[in-house]
Amino acid sequence: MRMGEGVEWGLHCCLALAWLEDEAPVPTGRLAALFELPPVYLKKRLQSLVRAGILDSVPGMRGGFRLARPPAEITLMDIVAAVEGPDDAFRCTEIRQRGAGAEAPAREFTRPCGVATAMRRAELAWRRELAAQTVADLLSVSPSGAPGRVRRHYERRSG
Amino acid sequence: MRMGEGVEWGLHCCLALAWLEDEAPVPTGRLAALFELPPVYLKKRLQSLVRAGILDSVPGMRGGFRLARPPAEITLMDIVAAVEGPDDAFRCTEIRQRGAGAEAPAREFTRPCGVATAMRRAELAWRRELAAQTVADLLSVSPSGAPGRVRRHYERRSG
DNA sequence: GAGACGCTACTCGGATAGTGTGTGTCCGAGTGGAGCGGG
DNA sequence: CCCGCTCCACTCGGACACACACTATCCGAGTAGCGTCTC
Repeated sequence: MRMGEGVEWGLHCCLALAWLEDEAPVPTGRLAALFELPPVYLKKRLQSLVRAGILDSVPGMRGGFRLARPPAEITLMDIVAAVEGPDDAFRCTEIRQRGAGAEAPAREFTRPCGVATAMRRAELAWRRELAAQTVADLLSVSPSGAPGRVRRHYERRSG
Repeated sequence: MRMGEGVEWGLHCCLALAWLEDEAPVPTGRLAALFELPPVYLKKRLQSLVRAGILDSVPGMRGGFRLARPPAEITLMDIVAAVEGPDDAFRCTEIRQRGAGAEAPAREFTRPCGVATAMRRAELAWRRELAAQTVADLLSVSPSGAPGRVRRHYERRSG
């Protein structure tokens, strides 16, 4: 099981957007320069965040992205779900009903699969932990010098 | 983020092996027939469980697989880690040190990345929940008729 | 008749192809500003 | 000099190739049982 790198990018970009806390939208190129990421592909990932309502996008010149909500109202779960998709990691294909299970009475399968339930329980714990952390929490634990440095780096390139 | 189907197979197979609780090893073909799974590919997955020390494999005729430990000592975490690999789902590539971060003093990076820490926290909750559940727990929540049915199905094919 | 040898059938184990989901890129739609012309 | 129009540069949005990992498979190594040959 592996998580796409777009999750890391999305998290750091949301954090950077919170640091910049600018009214003006931040274009993809500038955001990519902050982390030396491939600009076009980063844009594709940010589009996922827009579709999820986490970012607002402004088209046209002087356009770009900005946070759609205050950092305290953006959970890590929101970002992960937006980038990786809403599907559960563990997918139950009901193999219990195949083979030997085909001979079982149908009422036995009205209850959900015990294996799937156990896996789902663990995944819910993961989701709950992600939902309990917001971008604002990331702000509070970030190094004190980071926001100013990002802002300087950003304004330098904006000329 | 998606989890391979081998995890579901591994879990159900361990459960079936616990149901059969047989001294004689169970060959791949019989195990695959219990769930109508592709036998050869299932065998490849079971090999992962053998490498992890969850199953014992007996080569040669009358060979097969059997649980290496009592069901109560096999956690779901063991099985998931064996099939999916030990790597964390979220991989921190330290993009905080690139771009704007390159200008930061090195001592700022002695502390781990806050984003990675938050993600790791959630993943640890997931792992903890998986480690708290054992195959024995799955046995206790399974339908009462399932073990006997699997055993009958198995012995029927074994002639 | 008993024992030992060899053969065969059947199993795990690792190396080998096909396919689907990311990964990375490109071009089109839309917008704000600057330059130019007219009043 | 001021206003409006036109053109252009720059941005997001969705459609298009490429790569790696998962899926699926085949052949080789090893073992238990059985038949046969010999004593």
